[in-house]
Amino acid sequence: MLPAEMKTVFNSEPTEAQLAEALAARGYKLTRPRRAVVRVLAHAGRTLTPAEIHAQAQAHYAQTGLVTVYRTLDLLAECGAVRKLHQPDGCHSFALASEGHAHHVICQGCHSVVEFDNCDLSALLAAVQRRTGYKISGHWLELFGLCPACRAGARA
Amino acid sequence: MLPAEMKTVFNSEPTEAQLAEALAARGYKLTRPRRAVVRVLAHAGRTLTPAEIHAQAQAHYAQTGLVTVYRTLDLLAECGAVRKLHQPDGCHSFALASEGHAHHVICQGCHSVVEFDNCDLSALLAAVQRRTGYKISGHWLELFGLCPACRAGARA
DNA sequence: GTATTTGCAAAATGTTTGCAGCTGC
DNA sequence: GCAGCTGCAAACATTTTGCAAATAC
Repeated sequence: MLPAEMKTVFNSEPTEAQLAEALAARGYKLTRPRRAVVRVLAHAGRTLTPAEIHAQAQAHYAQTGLVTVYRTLDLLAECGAVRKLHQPDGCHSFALASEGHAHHVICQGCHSVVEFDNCDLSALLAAVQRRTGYKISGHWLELFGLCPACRAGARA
Repeated sequence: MLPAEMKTVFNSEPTEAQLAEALAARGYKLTRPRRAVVRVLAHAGRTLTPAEIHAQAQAHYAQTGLVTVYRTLDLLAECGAVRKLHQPDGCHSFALASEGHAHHVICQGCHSVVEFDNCDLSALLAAVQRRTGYKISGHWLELFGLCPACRAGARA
């Protein structure tokens, strides 16, 4: 296996120029509410629900509406800047995602997220493909556990 | 890697005695609507939403209510007889599950499901654990693709 | 300047709860 | 017989839509 390459999910906003560019490439504009949503996710470093994002986004841009948060999340997901995560206790939360294919480890205690991108599943996929006859074209992998802080807390 | 062991999701209902036993072990009864839900999932061989299950369950037991379907799915999931699956196009469908830890491959064309249980992720998990400091306690893996029938159809 | 985006109110959707009567064991 | 289960109606939560005003570029 290749050495794991881990990336902490952004905890300072991704360059705004970069974001603007990604949006512009698809004909979208970088507006105040969109900036607010990205900033919230960037600072959070953990998964957030649309409602949580909405509440926090108002600190950045007071009149952000919940509807816009929903629309923005769809849009950012389409651009790959954000990813929807499915947790045992609810499948409607989001986290910032870096470019390219990657997965998340989510802390069950505080919902903090860390990305990892070395999902070497090729052997597994090949085996499943051979045995089932299905042509596998995608996969979803999420890991759950406890982050270092929560482990320490649990021990205390 | 161990040889892959594949199991087609039941397409005849699991022994009813077996089901009754699993329920009784937790103080639950095997009722008509519960039987209906399990039969529907067994015959479907594919993922179904609560609404779909409800509609089809009425063929087995006419007065099955949607509310009961929801309650039954929760209960069966708790017993491990059923698993909730999260697909790109909606995260609220269910499929029958055999005993023990297993994952599903889902066809994007017809939503048919096949289980597989040889998810050898130990190396991956160890690497992620080492690099992130997270204590990994669980994972979710789902594969997406096209089943043999849909591949043939797509080619036609 | 113009097409896109926004917030609001309202509608649609999906899920849960309260409760009196029914049913499995 | 009695606990557990059911269906219904109604409550609830969440997400989507329609539209006139506001905004980014």
